[in-house]
Amino acid sequence: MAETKTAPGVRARVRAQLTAEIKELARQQLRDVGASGLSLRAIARDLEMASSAIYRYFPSRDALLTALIIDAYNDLGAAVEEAEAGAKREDYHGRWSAAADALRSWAMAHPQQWALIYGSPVPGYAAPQDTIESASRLAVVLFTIVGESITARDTEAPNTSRAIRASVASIRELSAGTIPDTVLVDCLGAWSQLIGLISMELFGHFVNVVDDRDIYYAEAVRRLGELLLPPKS
Amino acid sequence: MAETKTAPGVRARVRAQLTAEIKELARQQLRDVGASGLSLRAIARDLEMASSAIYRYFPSRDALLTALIIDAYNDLGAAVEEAEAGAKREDYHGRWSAAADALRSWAMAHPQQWALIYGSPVPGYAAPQDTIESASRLAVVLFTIVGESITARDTEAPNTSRAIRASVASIRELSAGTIPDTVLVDCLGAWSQLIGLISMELFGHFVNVVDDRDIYYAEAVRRLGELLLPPKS
DNA sequence: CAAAAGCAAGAGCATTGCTCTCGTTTCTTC
DNA sequence: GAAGAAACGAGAGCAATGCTCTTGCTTTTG
Repeated sequence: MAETKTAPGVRARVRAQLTAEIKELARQQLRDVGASGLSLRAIARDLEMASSAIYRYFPSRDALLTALIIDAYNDLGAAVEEAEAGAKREDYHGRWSAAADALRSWAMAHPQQWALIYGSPVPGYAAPQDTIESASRLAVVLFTIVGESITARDTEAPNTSRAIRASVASIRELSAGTIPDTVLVDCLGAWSQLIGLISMELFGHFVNVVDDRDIYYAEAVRRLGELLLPPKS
Repeated sequence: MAETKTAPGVRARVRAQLTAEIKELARQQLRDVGASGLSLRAIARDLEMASSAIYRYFPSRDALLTALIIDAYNDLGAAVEEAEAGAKREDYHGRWSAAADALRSWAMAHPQQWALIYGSPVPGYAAPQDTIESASRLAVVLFTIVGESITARDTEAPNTSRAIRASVASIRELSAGTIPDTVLVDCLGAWSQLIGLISMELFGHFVNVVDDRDIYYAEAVRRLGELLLPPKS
């Protein structure tokens, strides 16, 4: 008898541990030399193991990167979810800026991981299916705020053309159909604008353009909120 | 006598020629294997010259990439400028969508070059000073349209807070001060949204989200135009 | 307890960016 | 026009990378 749950096994545990250590060292390298400089051999050296042993844990460099991408999506998603949950449910503007601010804060704190998920796809293309669930967490938060604010107010949906309606059919499901198409279009725009603003700032496109980026971002977020949400009570 | 202008020199000419060929092959590799897979040695092989000879033309791989980045900025800038110039001067909405459409068209036709300039910075950071002039061409077009539409209409500028005004001081110069701060903030947002929309589409974030991206983009551009420009006559 | 599966190490291969040296060709200056 | 300087191309070489294969060892499984 002795160990009740050898089923999960001591081996599985040390494996999980080592996998985590590898990822942690990889994140550290990401900070220091960026994604393009990430080296499996360097990780192996830090771990004092043979370079070939790494391949027991990640079949390729791209696989490691993919794992880091998923972690980054989840980390970001959790940060935004938590911040948004801290605002009063009926304060839609507060929820909106809490989420948007958390988004930017996370990006500033983890620029390389932001680049990993919102920069150019490193391998070839094709986001693995594993990433999509983690990736959608951010969008779910943003769209949910708008969706709930819509059901809370009583506004009739202005009509949109059949073609536009069809073009956003997929995303309508994600929002459970509570958001009229016209607002949905604005939502997608706002979402893209947030990602765009942060990427532009992080990737250096705002140098000599926007001076105080904290203030500018806050103002941009405020305006998007006014566009998407019912007027403040 | 013979060659009149040995001053520019046969050597300079063949050098320019070879430099162009290297860049062309590099662009081809960009298309095939992406920026991360760009190999100086492969270019040398295609050119049937020693790999070390390439370094007479570009001191490093990053230098080649930088040259490609500048070319991409200029190519994109020229495409947008030309498209915008094709619209009637007083048709601001027409100019706006012409520019925005040209932007996306160029991106779809040159996805890897788009990734080069709007994706994650490949080397470390620090856009070389050389790039900023080429990089600003797009922004100049967009901001000029809005600026001219403002001077054409007679609207008083709503006030903005001192802090917000200061945060966009740099960009105000670029627009020669014709755009009131409140519109300037919207301009920056619209600019970021366009870059964001195209990047999200190109980098795969709209898979299973936006179905007909042509139509959606056109609609987003239309709404941005309505926000920024005076109502259609 | 024995077979099977997981694991670590080492050697090795192909490839890369980049440097150095050495003749050769072109340009410049007298 | 000839001598000196600068630019050039080629080859060898270095350090580093991702990844594979084989060879023993350990944990798990039946």
